Amino acid sequence: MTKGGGRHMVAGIVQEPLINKGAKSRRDTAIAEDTVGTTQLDTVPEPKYWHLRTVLSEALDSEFSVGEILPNERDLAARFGVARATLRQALEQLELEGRLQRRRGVGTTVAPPRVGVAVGSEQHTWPGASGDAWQPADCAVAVPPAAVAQSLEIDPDEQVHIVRRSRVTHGQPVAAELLYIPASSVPDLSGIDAPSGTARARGVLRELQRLELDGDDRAVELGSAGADDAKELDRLPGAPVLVVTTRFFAGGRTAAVSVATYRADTCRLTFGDSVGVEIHHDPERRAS
Amino acid sequence: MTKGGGRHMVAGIVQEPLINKGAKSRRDTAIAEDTVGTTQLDTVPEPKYWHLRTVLSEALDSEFSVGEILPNERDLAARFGVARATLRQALEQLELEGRLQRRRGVGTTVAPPRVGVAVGSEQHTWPGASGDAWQPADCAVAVPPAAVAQSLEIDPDEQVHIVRRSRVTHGQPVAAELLYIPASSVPDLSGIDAPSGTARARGVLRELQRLELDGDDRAVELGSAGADDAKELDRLPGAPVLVVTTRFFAGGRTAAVSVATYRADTCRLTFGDSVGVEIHHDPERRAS
DNA sequence: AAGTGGTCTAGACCACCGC
DNA sequence: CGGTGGTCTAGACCACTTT
Repeated sequence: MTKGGGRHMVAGIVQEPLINKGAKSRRDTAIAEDTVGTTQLDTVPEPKYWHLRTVLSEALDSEFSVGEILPNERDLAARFGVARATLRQALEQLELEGRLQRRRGVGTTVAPPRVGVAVGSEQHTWPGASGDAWQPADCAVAVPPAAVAQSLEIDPDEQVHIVRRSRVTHGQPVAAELLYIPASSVPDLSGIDAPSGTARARGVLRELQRLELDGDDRAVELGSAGADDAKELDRLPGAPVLVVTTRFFAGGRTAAVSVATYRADTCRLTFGDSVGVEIHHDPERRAS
Repeated sequence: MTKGGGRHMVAGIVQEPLINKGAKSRRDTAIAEDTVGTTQLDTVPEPKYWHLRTVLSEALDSEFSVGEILPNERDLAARFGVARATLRQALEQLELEGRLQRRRGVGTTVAPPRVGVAVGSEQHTWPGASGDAWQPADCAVAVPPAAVAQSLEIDPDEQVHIVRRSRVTHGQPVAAELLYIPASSVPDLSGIDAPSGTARARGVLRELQRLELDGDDRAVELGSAGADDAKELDRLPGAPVLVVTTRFFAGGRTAAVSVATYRADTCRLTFGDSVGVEIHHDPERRAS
């Protein structure tokens, strides 16, 4: 059981408090070999890390409260008698599910329930309209990604205005956005003197309001944060994000495209008018 | 450079075709130590796996076509001069982004672009209405998860009808759904004799249509597939899924709740009326 | 039987945080 | 400085699919 490779067939990993938060005591590495007399039917060779995930998840529900800090990974791995890599695989899952939050140099803490962030308020409005949750940060002119250019129905080499905005909820950054606006959508920028920066971003958005919005169009997909987004979202590169792509229509064409990346670990995107209470927690459920 | 732990500071991993699809040749493990004369400013200590992800991503764009099978992990790792675990970390990222598809016992293939699946057709309809994309599979009676019970505003111990449905697009399963319907929403089930199975599922849904639908409410979040969902979606447990929770309102209360899990690797959820062309590919973009 | 991706281990170094 | 999570390695066995 010491070295060797991937064996399956889990032997019930059990302990009374499941996790002894205090110092490592004598028989901490103990693993109960047989929870029942006869060895269980190994019909479902559950991977170790998956079983660990379940055990930890239950421990999280019963023995920990939000914000509490878990024992460190080396201790936890020792307690459960697995390699650190395996323990980490389980923690990774739980972080993906929004149950845990890990910060380098600090530790692993129990995450609060995901915050519901409203996306697409049903009554369609331009970005920058009064009362929207975004804060303009910057503005530049550049060639957009090919996919965006195609969506905007412009030449692949044509430059557009790119407004960068960020969204903050409860003091934490939850999303970063890039807004692509063709020059044709904001024909008169004479009133804006700032060549860049927040002031210009605001100006471009204000100019955009003058168009009559016909409607919009949204898509959500999973992505991973690039180096830039990661920094803005206070995450590491590769962190999972929900990418919301919105197309704004005016005058029979696509007048602007927004690509917003939301922290997948902390956000629950809500559509429609109602607020929506906490829903969905454990992926292990099924009707009889 | 051989053994040892996490060094950062990437030395440009380069090759002409980037990936020699054929047999491993003599100097395949070669790594160009210095792409430029002076060692690059290591301002951004990019992790190896992240750099690898980028290199592979570009190779995927330029040298591979959809459905093509990549060299196996052991070969790839050797070609790039990294441990298999590190190579796998890069592949994992690319799979998360929907660029790759890995199947045990088969190999790693280039994934087709994500399919756009319509969610919430703007004109709100009951599940099971003519023309919806779901196929009823089963029906049972059981106690729902606590979060669902709360959303339905029923007693935590109260049993509800649970209709299981699945959604198939282009011959591939893309989503699994559990529909929770309180008995009060379908008061007259006398016309349905089947105690369970597809027939009963259809009957319950038909009965649901009789209520007048006031509206609905959607939320999207990241989750991981449980063992059951994983099997239905032809994925391994823990696979990332987009969880869409929909609440259906009728008569001033929540008449039904749907929890649908979509394959996050292959799906792009679309909201609104338009179809939406391919958008968003590389997470490495930014305005100047 | 052979080959693939999936799981697991034991040990190491690194980047970051707070003291 | 010490402690934390993040990255990396080399090697092994396992489950699965195909030949």
